Amino acid sequence: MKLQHLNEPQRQAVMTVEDPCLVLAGAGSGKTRVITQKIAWLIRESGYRPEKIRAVTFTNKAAREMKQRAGELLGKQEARGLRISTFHTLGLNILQREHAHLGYRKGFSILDARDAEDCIAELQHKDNPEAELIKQTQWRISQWKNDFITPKQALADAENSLEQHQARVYLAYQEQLQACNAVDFDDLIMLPVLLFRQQPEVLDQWRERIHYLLVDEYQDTNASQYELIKLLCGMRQKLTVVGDDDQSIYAWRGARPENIRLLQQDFPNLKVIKLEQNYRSTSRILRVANRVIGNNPHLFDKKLWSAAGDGDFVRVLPCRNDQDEAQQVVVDIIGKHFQGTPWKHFAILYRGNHQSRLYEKLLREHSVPYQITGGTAFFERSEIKDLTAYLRIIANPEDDRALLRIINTPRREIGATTLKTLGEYAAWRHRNLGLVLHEHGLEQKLSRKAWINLQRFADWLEEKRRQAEEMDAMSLTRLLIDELAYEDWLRNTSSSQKQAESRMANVEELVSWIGNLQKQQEEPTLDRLVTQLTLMSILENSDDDKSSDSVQLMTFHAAKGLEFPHVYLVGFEEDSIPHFQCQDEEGIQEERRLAYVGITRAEQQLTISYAQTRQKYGEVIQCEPSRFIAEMPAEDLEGAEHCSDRLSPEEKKERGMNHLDNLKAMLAG
DNA sequence: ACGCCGCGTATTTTT
DNA sequence: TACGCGGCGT
Repeated sequence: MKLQHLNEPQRQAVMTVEDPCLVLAGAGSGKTRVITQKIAWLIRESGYRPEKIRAVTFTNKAAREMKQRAGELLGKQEARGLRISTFHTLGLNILQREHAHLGYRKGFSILDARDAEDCIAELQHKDNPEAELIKQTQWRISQWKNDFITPKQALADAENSLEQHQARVYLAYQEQLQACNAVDFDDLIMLPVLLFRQQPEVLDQWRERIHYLLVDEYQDTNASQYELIKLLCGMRQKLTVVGDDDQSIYAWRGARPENIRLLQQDFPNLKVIKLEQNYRSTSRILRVANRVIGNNPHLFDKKLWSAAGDGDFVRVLPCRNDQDEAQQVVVDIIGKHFQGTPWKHFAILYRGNHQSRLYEKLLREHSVPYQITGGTAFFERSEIKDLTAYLRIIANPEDDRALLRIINTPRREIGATTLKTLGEYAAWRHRNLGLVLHEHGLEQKLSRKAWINLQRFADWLEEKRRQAEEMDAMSLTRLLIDELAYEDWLRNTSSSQKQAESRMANVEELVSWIGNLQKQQEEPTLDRLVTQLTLMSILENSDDDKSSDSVQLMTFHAAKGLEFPHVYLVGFEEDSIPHFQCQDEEGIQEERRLAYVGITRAEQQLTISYAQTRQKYGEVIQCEPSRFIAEMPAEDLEGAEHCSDRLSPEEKKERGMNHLDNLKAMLAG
């Protein structure tokens, strides 16, 4: 097989098959190309059957892209059976096969982060109604799960009353999940690991299924994900991981970039290959990026370089205030667009989602098409949660949380008193809510009216379960929407016509999503579709945005892995980046990596803007330019004079900084 | 059961 | 400023 279009280190990375391999892939160094070529190499040259190769990514989007590119390289025939998925989907696959070993029943549900939060809130409410604590407890439980600490251990190890309390909630939470035949996101990784540790013969079966493992964005793995990797590899050590410690920006979420170091310990034969040639950006942009990230400590020395020329200066735009900043950026984009640059070549990146507002407003006012990624996630919307809860309760009759969510949505006149009685009765019977709906003992405890309403609901639910056997998930969803008169209900509960329309559009999108999913799935049973759906965020659904020509708006985090010819990093101020709540040494380092990720998104031109004053919570505050600007090499910057001493408009003019003002005038005139 | 008011809070968020 | 939530009033 010819390894076309690969440089020497890339070639090495592809051909290193016998030993475990760590590829340190700098930004824009062609890591996806390496992974896909390596898969092709494994199949064509090393004799691996495609179904024995597993590639793992963090996002569905990355998995899709990799699948697509591997498919192009190999052709349909050769790629047949190749498995590329997210970590969580891998965990789900394992659980779906092995759930019985762990005490779960077929059709188990997955709680998303919000469900889990609600669940914890309820459990905690009993003895501690402090709202602040909920997120903290959820975070703690997640940490425990990542470190494989059982509730009992956590309780035993608790060092203070807070931890004791949290451990008690953890215990109750796990019991609740078990009882509902449900798992959370962390369980999808933790449970397979626990199972593999307890039952080596099951692990052996999985090692037989996966002969070669590739992991993308390795710097983002947490402790339990790494453990899963190690277990699956076993002695065979057929492993390639690709990552970049400089792009580790999820430590706050539990990612452990030090897993890169551990890899060297755990795999003494590890071959480390560095990809340092960047094919994305101009040399100037890379010099700026290198200088900034150079202020962080490093495990491995790595220096990105580019064969592209210097290119344009990196521009620094000081602005009087946030309005002015948005104005300058938008005007600049419009000006460039009319010189022939398509809208989609521009990206506006910021630290926090709220910073998009001004830009949205201005872009709308100027009729510039834009697309915004992020904000309230699709799957968190109430209409989506309602419908998926219906699907969940149909697929998994034990899913108490789903039942509670929809039993009176839309209104069925099943009120709080009825539910309380139902809950007490079910608890007394040690059975799930959904399984006692018809019981005679319950009838005794309810009023005639409540009982009738409840029976009507229970009968309807059973009818849907029967129908679910005979029809596909998409038709079932349509049937539900129809029978529930869900659109009417949305209309009645929405505050405005506009909101109602957008919610209905979301419902439509969900339906088409389910349609797509069942086409892709090998075994499109309802329960499999529902769990898969929970692992998706529909934000990434927008494959259609590639075709649409619009300015892209997103956070630095969301931009990881993407590239644009013209990038604007806006709000580049102290307390924004680095964020005011990340002031310790480690925090600053992660913020610096975040800045690095932002900088390295740019192909041709990078513009960094900051405001000197900004409206925050209704009041005007003073801002300082980010310390990261001062870290950049002055000779590659244009307009950086402003960092130390602020210039008056006259001085600005003197130094030829008024091109934006000219543009503005031009557009106004 | 619903709606309104006032208070408190304000990152990033792959699954 | 804005939004979401809890409490309270109808």
